[in-house]
Amino acid sequence: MLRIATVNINGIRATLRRGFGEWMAGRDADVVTLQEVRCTLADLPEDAFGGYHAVYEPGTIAGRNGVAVLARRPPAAVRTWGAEVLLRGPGERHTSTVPAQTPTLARGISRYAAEGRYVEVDLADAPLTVASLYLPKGGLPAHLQRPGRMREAPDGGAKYQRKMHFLDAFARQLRRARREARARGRDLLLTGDLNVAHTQLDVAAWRRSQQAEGFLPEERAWLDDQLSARTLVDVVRRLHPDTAGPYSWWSWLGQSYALDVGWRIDYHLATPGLARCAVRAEVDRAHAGTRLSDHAPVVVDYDV
Amino acid sequence: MLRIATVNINGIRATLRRGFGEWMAGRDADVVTLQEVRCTLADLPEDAFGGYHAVYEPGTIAGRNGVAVLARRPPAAVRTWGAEVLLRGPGERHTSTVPAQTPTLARGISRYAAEGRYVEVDLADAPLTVASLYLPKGGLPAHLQRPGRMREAPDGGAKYQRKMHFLDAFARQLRRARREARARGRDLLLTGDLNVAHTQLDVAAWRRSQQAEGFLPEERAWLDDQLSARTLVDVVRRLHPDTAGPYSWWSWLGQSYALDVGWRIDYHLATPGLARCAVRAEVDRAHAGTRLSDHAPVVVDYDV
DNA sequence: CTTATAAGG
DNA sequence: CCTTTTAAG
Repeated sequence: MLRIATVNINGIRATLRRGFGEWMAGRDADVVTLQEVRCTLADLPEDAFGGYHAVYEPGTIAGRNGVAVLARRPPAAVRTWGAEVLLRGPGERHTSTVPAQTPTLARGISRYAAEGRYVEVDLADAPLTVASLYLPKGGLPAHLQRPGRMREAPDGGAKYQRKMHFLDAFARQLRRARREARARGRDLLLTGDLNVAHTQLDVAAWRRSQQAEGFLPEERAWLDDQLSARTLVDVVRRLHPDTAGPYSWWSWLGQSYALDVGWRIDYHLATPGLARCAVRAEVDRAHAGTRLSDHAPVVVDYDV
Repeated sequence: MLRIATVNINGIRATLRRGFGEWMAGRDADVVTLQEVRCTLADLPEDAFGGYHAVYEPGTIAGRNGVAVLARRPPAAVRTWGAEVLLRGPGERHTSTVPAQTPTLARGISRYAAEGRYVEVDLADAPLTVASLYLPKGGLPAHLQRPGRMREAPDGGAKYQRKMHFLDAFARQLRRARREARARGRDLLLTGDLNVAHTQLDVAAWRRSQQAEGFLPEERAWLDDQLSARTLVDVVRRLHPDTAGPYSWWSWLGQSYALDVGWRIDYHLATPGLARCAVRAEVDRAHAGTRLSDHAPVVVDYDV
């Protein structure tokens, strides 16, 4: 049995203040993937990752993004999109910076290679490659940017276009990752914050969110494309085919969390063989009193 | 009897959180001058100034500087270096922006006119002009910027030079202000954060601070020049000629405040007639439990 | 509403 | 060590 969790922690220093260490100790996961670690090597607390082996791709933008994979057993291989990667063993004070293996980069992805948005590891526990992914939040296309809808200055759809370009390039990169994992005799599990909700079941206020970034038709169509070929399976949805949610993100504003007005934008997307092994999936809202971040961990047990 | 206090509040929103309102209510001052108010008109809390008439020169740099004079009675006149000034009566919700009177500007001062560093008012209570001044902190001259001394990147002495240029221009402006006050039949009281300590009595760790900005020979000489002609008198020092301190600023770092390892950089500088009226001076460290900011109020009673 | 940064202190 | 802005979420 392999327990794998994914959570966008939105700044590990803040999340540690809120009890991330205790959550890790109590959650008993074999693998935890993180998004938005948001710190440099120097700022990573020594004991941040408890008894786990940490693989961290911070990216080059200070204080932003940063994806990691924590695992009980030292990973058999580590790959990023060309960036160096930080490794730290359990209980070690020292973090070493090493060149990661690099898959063949798909067209268009290289310009996003140093942003701290993707890292994958081959687990020692099972014939399985686990990836931690953080897709851009994006923004609204120009024609939806009207004063009254937005607090921010209109950007002419720049963030939206960048996200769509990223999604396009990432789709190609993902096909490659699937192929390369298969060639290695491994299943692929893509975890993380996609910043896209798939269907009406995935957004509590779906009706009024149809012109919100993350639930735009083009974004939903993109995610649908990734899932419709059945080369990757949305594991949590497979186990909960008819429930609204379970949501994994709630706005900090107002009473969103208390009222469970959330979004399901954090996923386990697994190759079919692995997806069939998933026996239990839940979003972990049970952490004592406080939220760990604006996202909650998505925890899945795989019977491998 | 006129009680006048000056305090650098280092962000009025933070200071209000720490009980500035309670301090104002309990301190029973007739006039309070503030430095580093650090907010725009829109951010100024409606009840920030309790029962006082407020005169505020925010400057044009968002979130920085900003000097004010609070007075029980509405001031008879308000002057800045050309900037508009914000006025708010006691209990009023509304703040009005009005052109202030402008003294003749001395050579070199106009480039600093919109920084929110100087405002003066003619009190209704007494024949007295009270100014609130916030001088730049500055930095080290180039020859003292060695790695190991500084955490920050060396700037070639730019901040130091800018401060010295400001001091030079302000000395001229101050002479003018004195002259104009006298012409109006008023004493002049210059209060605020000069970011310069005068003598060894004014810096707890004076020996190791001799190469620190605020206690450099050139800065001390400048302040000495302002005081040595006896056209302005350091009121607190006059009443406490032999004591170390009383300090008005302590670093946030370490135990500086608890150990009283501070600096006296906040002053009441008065024309001689007024200075002779000062009967009591103290630095108010007595605020319940917390500090209001990194500075403490300097409170003087004038028997006018 | 929250997390970062950077500059200023 | 603390407060602010700014950008991002």
